[in-house]
Amino acid sequence: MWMPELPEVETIRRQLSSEIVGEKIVRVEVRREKCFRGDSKSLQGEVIERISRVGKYLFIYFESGKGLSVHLRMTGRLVIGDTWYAQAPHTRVVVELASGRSLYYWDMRTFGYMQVEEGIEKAVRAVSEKLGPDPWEISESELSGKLKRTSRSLKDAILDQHLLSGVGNIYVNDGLHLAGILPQRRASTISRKESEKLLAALREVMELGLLTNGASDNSYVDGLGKKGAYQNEFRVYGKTGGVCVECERQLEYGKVGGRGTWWCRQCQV
DNA sequence: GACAACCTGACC
DNA sequence: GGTCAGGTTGTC
Repeated sequence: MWMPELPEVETIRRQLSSEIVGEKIVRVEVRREKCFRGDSKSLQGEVIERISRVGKYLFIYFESGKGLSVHLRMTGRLVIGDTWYAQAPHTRVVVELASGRSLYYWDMRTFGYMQVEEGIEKAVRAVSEKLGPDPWEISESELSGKLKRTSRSLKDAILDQHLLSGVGNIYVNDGLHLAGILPQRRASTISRKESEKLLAALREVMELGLLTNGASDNSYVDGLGKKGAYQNEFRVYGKTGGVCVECERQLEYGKVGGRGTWWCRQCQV
């Protein structure tokens, strides 16, 4: 099953999968305690078997049945091989591999983390049960039903990872614009037809995000340390004072659910 | 359901 | 000096 997802995290997953599966961990150096949960010494000798993703979480499976879960939060990076990170000021964890390369966890704001999982399968199941389905796992009738049952704004509801996982502030802004729906609409007022449009739009903008390796207008880089290009495709996100790509009207800016929100009052209803 | 908190840096 | 930042959790 082809399943693109939260484009930045999925991009990293794919790249790291082709780089580090089969690698053996030689040593783990923790430079900032709060970014590493569990016993780093216990990882010595583990062999990486595969990498999966649920929502915005990454899971590194070891052949032993143990593993690592990773959440990048706002500014986390997971980069293989780029030795610039060995000395970089915000490198928080260095996973040294038998090939001589290292996997670096870099995180300026230190909100993200790596966590040792004694049973990786169980950890993945727990997160899967906690989070909602992602835009490729949910049907439009299921999404429609969930939106009907909440009193929050539509944007707020989509960002709720327990309702729908994987969508963040960039893709919700752009997706709502592509769908032609206002972010501040009550989720319960969204018609069946509108939720159908919305789901298609979310998938479309996130597929473009995946195709371009993610958005790097801020601190994100991919698993090889390179920038993505989705920032060149933004429809409305971050375009304060800019104009709508459809009608050229000046875009609106405000806060919805405490987050920066951009929309076109001509094209979105 | 609104809002602060977690941190560090960039920009006005 | 103040505001804002791709996320999530915990508190009123």
